[in-house]
Amino acid sequence: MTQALVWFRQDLRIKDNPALANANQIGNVLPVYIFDDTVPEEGSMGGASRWFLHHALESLNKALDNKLLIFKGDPKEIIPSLCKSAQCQHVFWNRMYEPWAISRDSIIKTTLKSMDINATSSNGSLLWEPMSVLKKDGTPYKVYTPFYKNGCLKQAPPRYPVNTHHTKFAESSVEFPDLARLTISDLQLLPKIKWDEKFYEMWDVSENGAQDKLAHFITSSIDNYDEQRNIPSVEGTSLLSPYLHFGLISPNQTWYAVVDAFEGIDSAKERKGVGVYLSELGWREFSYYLLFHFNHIQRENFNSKFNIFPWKNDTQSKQDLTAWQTGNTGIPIVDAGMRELYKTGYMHNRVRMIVGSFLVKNLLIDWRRGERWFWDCLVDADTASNAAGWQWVAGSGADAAPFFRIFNPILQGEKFDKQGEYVKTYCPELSNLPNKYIHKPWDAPPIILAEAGITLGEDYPHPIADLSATRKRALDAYSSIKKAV
DNA sequence: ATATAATTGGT
DNA sequence: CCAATTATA
Repeated sequence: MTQALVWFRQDLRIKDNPALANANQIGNVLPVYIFDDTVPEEGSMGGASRWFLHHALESLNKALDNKLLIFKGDPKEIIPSLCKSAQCQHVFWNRMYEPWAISRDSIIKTTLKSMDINATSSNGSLLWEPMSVLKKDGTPYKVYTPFYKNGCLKQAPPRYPVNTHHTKFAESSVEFPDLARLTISDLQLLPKIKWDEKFYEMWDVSENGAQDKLAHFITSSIDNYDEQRNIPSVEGTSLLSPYLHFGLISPNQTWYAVVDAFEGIDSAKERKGVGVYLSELGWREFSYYLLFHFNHIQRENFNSKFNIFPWKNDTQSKQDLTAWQTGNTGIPIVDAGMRELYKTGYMHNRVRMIVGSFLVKNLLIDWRRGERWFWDCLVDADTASNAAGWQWVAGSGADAAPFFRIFNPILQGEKFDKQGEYVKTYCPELSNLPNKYIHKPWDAPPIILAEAGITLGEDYPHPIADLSATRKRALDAYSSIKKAV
């Protein structure tokens, strides 16, 4: 019987896995995961991602009847070596779109071809292939709305999820003389310091866990998604991002679960929620699209005018960065967000924009500092979404928020966390402060602070930035690069 | 060519 | 009102 190697990467699922489905049709499947220790620094997984990956692999291995083969090293060597040892004539994988992954995979494809082995890659993680969405003049879109509405929605609908039952596994007696077969624990993905306790409450890292999140979202949140998704104290978003990143669920499963559930529903309200959610999946597509067509956006400004932007990098701003990272800026909504991130490996989307704007605009710290911190702390850390998101906030990106649009964290807090519930969850020392001051404790009269049991500078920090002064400073910095070529 | 819509905002 | 850029009519 023919042996087919399935190389799992960011598609850690059984259902709707095109590579696995293809392999099933060919013969016996040899499922493989390789922890690639040759990825460049910018793609090397951060702590939270590694935590998620550990559990995702455990779940996948279980679903594969404990047949998953684990290795660590250079896939460019391991994949061909595996094919030799196991006499595989076919290799299947689902495509990744990180630039380093694209070049790695094309090298592997060439090697395999030279060995007379069939290598087949499929699209398992995007609704529309980036190369097939272009403007009429043949160049890529740089603005989201026309990209999504004209580029994506007007072409063929996304692939419908495929069935992948009946996997037959290759002989387990195959030996790999040249390779060390590892266990998942051998990869040492779990943190040495116990900062991940809260992660377990929040994330059921399994394919079923992803399906549960999706089902729960469809029954309880999507009809009010339009408004509720902006309220961080409410579970109004899908919470699917880490599952989508590691491929425990595909965007196709998500897209059609949502579309099918609301087929025939007339309620304009619910239909709106669905439309807005689908367009958020569109934003994910747009991020991958930009990374695919403009590889440099991961490390460099999409808009090169920002290359001379006067980011601050002095002693003060190093302290500011630490205060931001640890949630001690003295701006409640910012601190709540940063503490949520560190505790749970996640941060609400609305709050990501607020903390991002504060770092980049009020503190004038290079967006890449924020990008790196998010990369290390987020369980859903994703090269495309992270880079596109930060550049959007910084104003340096495609279809970015213009730099002069500077979020005011007090107003954002008062608008989206009216009762201060979110702030109080992550900054409990502010729990007894009246709503009126919950987003600006420094404005509270001394008596109110005393009654709330807060001494600023002791129980909770003084704000590290004057919002209106730093706003002006940001506008000046921006106009300094505006004139530049 | 030139106008207009669109882009998770603040004063 | 402020203001930058892109896509398309």
